[in-house]
Amino acid sequence: MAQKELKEFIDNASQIYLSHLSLDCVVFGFHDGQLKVLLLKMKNSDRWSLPGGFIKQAESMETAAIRVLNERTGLDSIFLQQFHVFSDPGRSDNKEKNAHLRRAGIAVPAGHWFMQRFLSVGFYALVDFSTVTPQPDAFSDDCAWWDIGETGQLILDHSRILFKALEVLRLQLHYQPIGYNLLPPKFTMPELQKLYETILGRKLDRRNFHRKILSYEILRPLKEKRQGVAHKAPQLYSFDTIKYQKALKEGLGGI
Amino acid sequence: MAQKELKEFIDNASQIYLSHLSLDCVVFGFHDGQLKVLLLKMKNSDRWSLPGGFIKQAESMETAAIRVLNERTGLDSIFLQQFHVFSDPGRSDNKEKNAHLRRAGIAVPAGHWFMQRFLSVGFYALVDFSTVTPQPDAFSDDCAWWDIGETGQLILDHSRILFKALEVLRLQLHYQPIGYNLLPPKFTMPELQKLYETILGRKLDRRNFHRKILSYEILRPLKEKRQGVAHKAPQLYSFDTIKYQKALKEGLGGI
DNA sequence: CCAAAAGTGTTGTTTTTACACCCATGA
DNA sequence: TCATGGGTGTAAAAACAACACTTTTGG
Repeated sequence: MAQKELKEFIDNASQIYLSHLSLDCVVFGFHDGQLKVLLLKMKNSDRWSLPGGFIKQAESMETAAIRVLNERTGLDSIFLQQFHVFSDPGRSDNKEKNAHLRRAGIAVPAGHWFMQRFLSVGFYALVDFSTVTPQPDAFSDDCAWWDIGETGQLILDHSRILFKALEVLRLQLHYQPIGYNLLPPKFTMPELQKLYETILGRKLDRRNFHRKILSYEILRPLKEKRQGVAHKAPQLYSFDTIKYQKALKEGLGGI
Repeated sequence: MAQKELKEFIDNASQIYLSHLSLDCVVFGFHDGQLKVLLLKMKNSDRWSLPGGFIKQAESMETAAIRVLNERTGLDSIFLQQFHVFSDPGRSDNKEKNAHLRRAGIAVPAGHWFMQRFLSVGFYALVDFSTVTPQPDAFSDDCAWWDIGETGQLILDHSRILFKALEVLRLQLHYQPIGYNLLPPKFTMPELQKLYETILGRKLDRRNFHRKILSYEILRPLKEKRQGVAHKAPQLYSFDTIKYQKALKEGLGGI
């Protein structure tokens, strides 16, 4: 059985989108002390993919990325950052594409737009897990958060794209503040620390972390503490958005 | 008078190159205490441009960048690093392109490959000024080093591309060693310091810089000193390539 | 012998690291 | 009341910054 939407999309794509170019989004979230990534499961396939799409004829990459992410997952006005162009001639494997079209019962002529070689621009975003409700689009039958490292083999070179995004994220951590988009508006110091530890993949000293983060002066202590938890109630913080933005621009060390 | 080469190139381009995509190279060199950038002056134009070009149908971006830089400037086997995709819909201005074609006496039909909107992938490289002899290609009548900041207005958005490359270079300086490709094989500590000062745009303390760099253990003191200079003969160094490469991968702080 | 640039040393300050201790809370 | 996690202090070590002094060279 053919998928009406996919057929229609493929038939019209060459009129609407640039050729040879696509984009893929690596959306990171954080929950339960785990770094997550948002993935789509395509219909007629048992493999998962990064939410990706194509660029309209007169659209900037950045605009396209925001639009694509919204169309494919329902996420709204997310700040996406480009991080790498993936251009290996073998990356957009026609065998894999053909197999998928066959399962969907769609035939496309050889030399069709969809069968081109594609280069993909990778974008990444950090989002607050708790405020987001992913919705799969018409091409997918699931949209879900996966633990980093438990995604298994993604389609095409998407595993590589994910890995590269993670590498860039780790590097950024050393000279830019992180957390504003990954944590809820109010959070505790141990929660922020857990986030850092998860991204870096190693333990940090609780007390030194506390001092260090405070020295950046990007946090505002709130007048409340987290209630209903076992043990001592931890102080709640929120980010000082003004200073946070400043630190994003100028770096943390004030180098 | 038409330029045979340009006409031929434009006529055949759509058969050979991907559509909508180009690349531009920002090649940095260092000479006389000045950071330089390699520019081309197009024939029939008084404005300068970054060496740029197009991507063949089955070529990776990285391969294309090396090829383009070689074809356009004669530079050989240069390591180029992608740093940003420039995709503003207005960046590839048809007014400017048309004016140039008119001056060259070339007519291209509306809707021609060359009149497409182009996205450009920016690459940058650091090269040893002294070992390089730039040669303009058939489309250009000059290929020369310019002081950063004295380039004037470049074509299209090339000034912006150059600025962005410089921004990335400055950022890199804080966590990666630099100099191997910008200095001759043998150099003195003050020369290396001058390079850092030029890129950073500020003075550094001579003695602290000395100690700091040595602590990275990426330099090998040679048994010779620079001869024939006024005042005390400075010690010559070369990079320890093994350790340099290691530092490139792992970062300097050992973060 | 002197001016100018190169090399080395010292010292006080700041930052980082590795801890020990106290506090609050639910079970 | 006790185990557990949260908050604060402190001292040693390392890194950094600011400087003074010595050495070498060409003129």
